[in-house]
Amino acid sequence: MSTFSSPEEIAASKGSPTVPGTPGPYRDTPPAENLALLERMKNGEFPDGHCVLRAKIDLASPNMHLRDPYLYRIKRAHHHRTGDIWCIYPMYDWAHGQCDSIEQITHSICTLEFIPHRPLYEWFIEQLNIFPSRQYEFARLNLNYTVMSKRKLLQLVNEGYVRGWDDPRMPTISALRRRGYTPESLREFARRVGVAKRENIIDVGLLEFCIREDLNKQALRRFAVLKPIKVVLTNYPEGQVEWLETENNPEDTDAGKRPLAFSQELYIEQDDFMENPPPKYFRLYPGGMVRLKSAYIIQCTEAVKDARGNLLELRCIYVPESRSGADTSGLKVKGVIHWLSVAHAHPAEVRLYDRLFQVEDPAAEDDFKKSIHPDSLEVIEQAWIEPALLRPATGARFQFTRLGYFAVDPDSTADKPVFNRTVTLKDTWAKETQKQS
RNA sequence: UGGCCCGUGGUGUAACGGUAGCACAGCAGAUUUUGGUUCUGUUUGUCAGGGUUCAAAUCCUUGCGGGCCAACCA
Repeated sequence: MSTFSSPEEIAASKGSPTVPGTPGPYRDTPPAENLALLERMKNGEFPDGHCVLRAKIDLASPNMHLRDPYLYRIKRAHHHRTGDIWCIYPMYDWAHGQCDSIEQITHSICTLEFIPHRPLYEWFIEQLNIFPSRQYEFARLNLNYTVMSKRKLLQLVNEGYVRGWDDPRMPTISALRRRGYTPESLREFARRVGVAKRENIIDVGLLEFCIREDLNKQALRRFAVLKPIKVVLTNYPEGQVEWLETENNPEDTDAGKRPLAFSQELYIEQDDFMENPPPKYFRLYPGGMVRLKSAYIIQCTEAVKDARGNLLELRCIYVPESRSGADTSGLKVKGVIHWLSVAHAHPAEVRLYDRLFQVEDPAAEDDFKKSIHPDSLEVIEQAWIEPALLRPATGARFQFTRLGYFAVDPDSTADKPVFNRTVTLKDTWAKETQKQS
């Protein structure tokens, strides 16, 4: 068995972009002899990598892809149709144009890095005299704070940085769906982004805008408290339960209303109370008043703490004549917060996602994995939800009032639903506090 | 220092050679029982020089900047 040129020898004989290549010892092997060799390659008479078939084009071309490119190498890869009978495997450039041509593709669209491949794509089609498919190149859609390369995403999956291809932090379609993105929002996003030949990095803010725009119109509002503080209404009758009403979606009156249980003990969000509030904070603080949405106005009378100073619960009084829809109190409060009756709240798991990378363009880093965001996932094992959120359909999407949009994860069980946060609501207060600090 | 592709506000994308527009973001205000939504106003741009033309983001040219190309990868 003769020994052919090694990969290193072939690479060296191709020259460099500024230096023309030089012919190797087998360049002028007669076609009949090559055909016979190819047949033996195909039949498995040689070990993998023993030799290759190359096209004889132009070793001096300024386009490296035209310097006698490989057509077939020996590679015993299993094929889903033909199984193991062919021991050769075509190169992308050789197969690409023929696949397109067989399918009568007129416009074969790909990304910018294939521009220098186009002359080769066309050369093969001309030589073969087959249906003239044409290749057109456009810039890929890059998003900031993530990577789009399939090879890099594969590493994230294989090396366990994410749970899988549909981990809601991934920029894949399956992940975006699991996260709660609607098909319509993705199409709208693509429409707004447009297509051009210019390298780009699109702000994820645009993607988030598109899903908020869509879900704002559709998603039913529900109350959920992610990180609770207990509120005790000292002047509310112990054991009493009142059924109040709240709208399912203020953007859609057809969505109707639902009942909400109100009682002496409530949960509110930790973020909605501050002992020493900054200027312009209009949620709850000692002595301060807020409206419990669709319920009563309350005033904080005491923050109860343990011996070490940890906040245990809040004592508040409610204003009986301030009930929503029947408010005769004359009070004007700026803050409106969501709440849940402790006795009527159910537990749920909530998964909060942040960007997967800490830099805008991780692919530009020496090692993109070094810029992975360590806290891109926060799991709240016990959040509280209202009864209307029990046993939701997988994939169902809701707005948790004042918190954001959430989608039901397939990990949900009958006992405990699991929600993925798709995106937060726009939060101008968070922006304000950032500016203040 | 060979060849190819691309340069329009912060981002993305428009403009037969004829008023540089749209969206997101930002900023300011109004409304609001979600600091959401909605509404109003507003800041910011043709990479630079030369040429052609009555007229250049657009055509030519030089420079500058960015990207791609030398895998038995796709």
